[in-house]
Amino acid sequence: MIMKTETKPQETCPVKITIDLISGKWKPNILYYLGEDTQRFGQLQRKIPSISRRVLTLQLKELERDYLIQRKAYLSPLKVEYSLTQEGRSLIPILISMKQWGEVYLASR
Amino acid sequence: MIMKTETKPQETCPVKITIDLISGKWKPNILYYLGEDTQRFGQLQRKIPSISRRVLTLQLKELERDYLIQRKAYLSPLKVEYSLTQEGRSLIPILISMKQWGEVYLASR
DNA sequence: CCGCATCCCGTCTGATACTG
DNA sequence: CAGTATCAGACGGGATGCGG
Repeated sequence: MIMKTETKPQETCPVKITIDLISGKWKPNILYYLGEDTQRFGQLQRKIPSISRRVLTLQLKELERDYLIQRKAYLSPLKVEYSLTQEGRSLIPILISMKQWGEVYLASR
Repeated sequence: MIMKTETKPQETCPVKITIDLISGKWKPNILYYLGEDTQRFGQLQRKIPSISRRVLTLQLKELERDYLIQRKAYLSPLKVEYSLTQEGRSLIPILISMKQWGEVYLASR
């Protein structure tokens, strides 16, 4: 079948790795907005109103730890900006496929 | 940016929907093997040794509930077979992209 | 052969309040 | 403005045992 290349999924299944990196509750949204443009912490907060500061912080930290986004802090004016890294950007086509698949899926139910 | 079509991610973000459907701990593996061929319960168990019967059952039920796989029970011989549905099959290209992305990601660390 | 029931535990997330 | 601290609840998943 199509999916057969040669490696079997294992403890370090690449598919699982990819999923885990983006499957935080709000990570798709965050990546989406960062895909549009660099965003400040507060901007993300306003664009995703139901997320709490605490969780937004956590998700951003994880994304940063995983090299998908970059954090830049400024002192005056006091602000922090987040943007996608190369790796993060390379993920976007996959997010788009998932978005399209999800729309079809939703439409058929 | 690329990801921009017109819909914003919301409570029912299509990306999130898609991720949720496949982000069970063993779902990628299960889908992978079902992508190769129809599999019996016991076959899946042997191919994914570290999964318990309980969890395998749960994951299969969820995948079935979500229309990604089909369950067929036979009485003699006593067995149950699982296979991908149309919807499940349509997900495979995405899984492949994620697999490839994950491999590149792993290689670069 | 296949699956359900029960118990248990770690992780993730939310609410709320406090800080450089 | 952009976090941190603490507490509490929900949930996913592991271990084990019973059952059709």
